[in-house]
Amino acid sequence: MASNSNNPMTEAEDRFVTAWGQMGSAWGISRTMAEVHALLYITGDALCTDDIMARLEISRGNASMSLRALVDWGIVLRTHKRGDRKEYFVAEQDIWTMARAIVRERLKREVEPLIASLHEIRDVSTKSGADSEAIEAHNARIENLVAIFELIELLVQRFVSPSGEGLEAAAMLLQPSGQRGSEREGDGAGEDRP
Amino acid sequence: MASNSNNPMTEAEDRFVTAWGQMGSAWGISRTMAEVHALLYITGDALCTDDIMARLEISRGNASMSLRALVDWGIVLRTHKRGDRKEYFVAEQDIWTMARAIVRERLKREVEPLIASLHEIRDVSTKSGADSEAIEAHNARIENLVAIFELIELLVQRFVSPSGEGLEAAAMLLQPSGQRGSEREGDGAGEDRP
DNA sequence: GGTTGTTTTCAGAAAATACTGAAAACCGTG
DNA sequence: CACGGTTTTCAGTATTTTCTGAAAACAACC
Repeated sequence: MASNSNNPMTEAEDRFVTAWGQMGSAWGISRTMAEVHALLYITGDALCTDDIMARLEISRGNASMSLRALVDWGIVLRTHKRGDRKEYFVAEQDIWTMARAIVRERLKREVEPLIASLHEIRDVSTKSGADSEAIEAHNARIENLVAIFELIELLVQRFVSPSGEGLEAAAMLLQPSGQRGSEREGDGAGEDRP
Repeated sequence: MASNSNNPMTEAEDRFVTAWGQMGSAWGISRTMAEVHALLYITGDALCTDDIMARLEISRGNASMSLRALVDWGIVLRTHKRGDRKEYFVAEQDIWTMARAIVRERLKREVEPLIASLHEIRDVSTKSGADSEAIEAHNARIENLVAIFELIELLVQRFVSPSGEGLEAAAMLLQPSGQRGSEREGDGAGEDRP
């Protein structure tokens, strides 16, 4: 991060960028990609590649690739400003939309392939015909995994993916009593700057 | 993986080890650690360090560290065999217990620190006193994140962590109609063979 | 306390990942 | 279709992460 201005605003942003970057890398997302997202989200502005390069002190190539990935993930959008040839990028500002996109994407990229593998494995060990006690046990374990991951897939699809509502409702529903204070998460972040 | 025996059982195991290892690394867990876990889970046996080294073709140091980490995560247990000085390791076989341990641990390691950071950031930007429109918007975004992550924390704690039941029930509850075929996930993995 | 079998640690090596920068591709314009 | 501004690509390099192996620490035993 470039800025060392003692502006508390900027400091808060930098801190957030760092924290989000760390979280990202703990979950198998490249630190920089997470940082770019953090920057776009926390500023809420439409930034161009050069803005991002400057603020994060990264190369053009890196910025370009990270942005493309974020766009693929569906949590950052391309925009333009009239009379300006450059491309600008904005982060999806609604938190729930963002959460949905992330979860949906990870499901698709990592869970679904796993389920596919489990199916194949099941076939391999089932087809073998033999059935000692050990093989039975093995098959049972695979079945269990298939079951749990298919369940996860189903839940995610129902609550995160399709129509739109879902997670919020579920969350509310599952969380009966008080306990939360000041927020207003319904509409999510809002602020659609022009 | 060492074994290239054309034994279909072994092949299925190897495939599972590979698939689980990949999934692990996609989620920020070292591939080897996930593979060790996969091996212990899928065989269901109590294996000693040398077994694991041999089967996975890894060094003693690596095996030792991975095992320790798995034990820390609470998804692998140390055992002993009478008259044998070596330590043996078994994977938790109940899938729900395992899932709970994993989620609980990740919450603790990655979500809680993030929430802490968000709180600090909130303080930084709130304390600054100023309140232009931009700052308001910034604060609102941080609030939203705090809200969503605290909600996640709460849900996870309620459904995954403490007493024991929870996820299963929730899962069932949230999944009203038919649609799933052959499995029997109710009791969870079960199979405590003697 | 010495011996032996076993596990842990950790500095350095190897492998995997991410990043850079410059060249190539793109693209609207004149 | 040549030109300036802009984005993408990718070979090479740098950084980070993971792994190894041998030495040190343990621990049961005699």
